[in-house]
Amino acid sequence: MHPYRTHTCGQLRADHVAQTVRISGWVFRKRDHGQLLFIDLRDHYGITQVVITPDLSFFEECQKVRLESVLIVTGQVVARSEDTVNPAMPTGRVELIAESVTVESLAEPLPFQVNIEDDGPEELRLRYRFLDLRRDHLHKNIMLRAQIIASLRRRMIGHGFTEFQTPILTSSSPEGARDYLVPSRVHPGRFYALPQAPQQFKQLLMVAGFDRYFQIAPCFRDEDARADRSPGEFYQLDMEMSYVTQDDVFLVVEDVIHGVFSEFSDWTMDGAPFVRIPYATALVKYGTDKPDLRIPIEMQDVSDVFRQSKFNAFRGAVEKGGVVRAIPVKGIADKPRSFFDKLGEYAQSLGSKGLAYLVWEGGVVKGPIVKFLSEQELKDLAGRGNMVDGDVMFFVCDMVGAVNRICGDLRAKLGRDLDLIKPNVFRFCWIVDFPMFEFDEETHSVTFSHNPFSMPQGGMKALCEKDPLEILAYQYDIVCNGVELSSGAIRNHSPEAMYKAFSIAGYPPEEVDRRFGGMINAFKLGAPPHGGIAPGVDRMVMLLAGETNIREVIAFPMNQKAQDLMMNAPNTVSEKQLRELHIKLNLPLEKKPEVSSQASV
RNA sequence: GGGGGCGUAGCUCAAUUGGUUAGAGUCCCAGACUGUCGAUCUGGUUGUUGCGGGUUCGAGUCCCGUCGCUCCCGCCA
Repeated sequence: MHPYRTHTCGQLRADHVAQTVRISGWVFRKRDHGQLLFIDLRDHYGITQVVITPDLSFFEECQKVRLESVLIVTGQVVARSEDTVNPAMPTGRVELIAESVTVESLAEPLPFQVNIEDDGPEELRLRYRFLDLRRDHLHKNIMLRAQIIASLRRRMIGHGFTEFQTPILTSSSPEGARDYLVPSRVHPGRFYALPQAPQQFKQLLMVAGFDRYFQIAPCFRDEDARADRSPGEFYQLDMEMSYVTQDDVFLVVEDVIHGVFSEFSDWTMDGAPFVRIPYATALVKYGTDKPDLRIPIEMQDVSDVFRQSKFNAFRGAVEKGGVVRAIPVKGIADKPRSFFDKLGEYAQSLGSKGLAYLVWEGGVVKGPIVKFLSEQELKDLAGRGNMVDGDVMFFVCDMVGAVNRICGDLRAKLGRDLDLIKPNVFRFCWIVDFPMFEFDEETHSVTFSHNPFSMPQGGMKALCEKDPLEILAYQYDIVCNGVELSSGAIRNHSPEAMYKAFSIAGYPPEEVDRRFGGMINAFKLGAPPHGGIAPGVDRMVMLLAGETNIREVIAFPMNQKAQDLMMNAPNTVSEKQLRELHIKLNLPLEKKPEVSSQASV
């Protein structure tokens, strides 16, 4: 007999009755009746009830063993009597009558209970991550993640993609987020950078002629965390294709994403093709480039209506270049005054000067600003939002950037607070036609608004002839339920257009050569048109697992301050290690309360 | 770097307007119990109320500072 197990804890059924078997696992629960002891033994596969009777030599030892200790149990499988069957357990028709038990590993008292699925303090859960991972909920999330990744691989290979590995120790790229740096021992004063994405490598693989690349790629960015953004590292389904248009990329991604979402969820979801929303339209309608389409509110620009109106606050702002955005909401005219007041306060907390609104009720229009508006203006507004009795239209007025931010937030809040978010639905969309450049108010210069390697729509001609701020890029995002799953682009594979695009953003050719020499040289030796995208794996798993926090789908996440509390990373290193790397520390002065209290005494 | 929230037993939480010895469940420890499956019952241990200062006759509660966690903004080509 195998020293540890002949079966798993999830395996035994009525078929196994009368067999002598061996199982190993953790003590999940104990029910001690004095003259009879039940132990629920748990492993990765399930739970089996072990029965231990007092005539056995190990009975007392088993009574005392703490939860989460590891036991090896040998015994006979017996059918439970009808009245003791547990229909809630897959193994609930049988139980194992122990003949011998080995306590393989004794558990000390636990910092938190494994058999109760509450959220503990994150700090504790992260410090004892292996215990947290034993709990059913997290254990299942990590298994789901593995299955999703396997499915993604299968689907990509099915589409003719080849999986590659690209370097982890590479060079710092000057654009984008802060890099994680790794000092070189052999080259004093030089550093590797961990890749923020394998962007240049995947493009070089296209130049190398591999046609279709993919990778479940680790990406490293030294940026601060969010609920949907793990600090330090995350994974992308990175892909790139040669000789493709934007639509070709969409076709593959729609098939893979829709396929994997419908494989792992029974929620209803948009089928392919996903709706395509120009970036500029998304900002007006939803106030954001990652709209949650589950919320049935579409905003409108109504600046023109207020430009001539007697409502001076708005008219003046519009004359100074501001805009007025209308947020029409159906059927909430009966909300109490306090609802409108609170929402106004919320709008102010977002930086809005106020929150004007009109209420259509009993055949008339009411609200604090109605007296400033003519009948025709009210009619126009009603027409814009298809307002009928019971509807309300909110208005925000400011410069366009602030309006987008405030309205986007208000729309999401209205969706949440009014329970407008359709449940059990995945709504996908493409955001397309991102601007190639934007104007940086701080430096008063034109910069890349997204990816400098993207192909401008209109190519070289557009770069030469158009106002840079008018040029759109073949740059796209895929968004699901308000979560940005990924960005991608058709790349700029023409050296001339590349130099031109960089010169518009203020980079002379020498600098382009210095920074992106590897790639631009490759483009001078025969480069195929190519493009790709990189959906975030963690975020897909998060959506499919129904989690709102990305740490719930990562086995060993760092905390918000990019620390691994279990492995104690980052940590100091020895003098010897620093010497070998030619590194001298120049640390910031530490706050030392002892010193300051001494000083004050 | 900035803003919000939270911080009470190992864990989950309570504690009236600032009022007496800070409670309950769970875990843990001891005992009882032969059919439970979140076993049950009896008893017990567990506290610098994150830390420091202040106001007050009196602070878990109010104020200031600080630390930690978290959510958000900045940041994320």
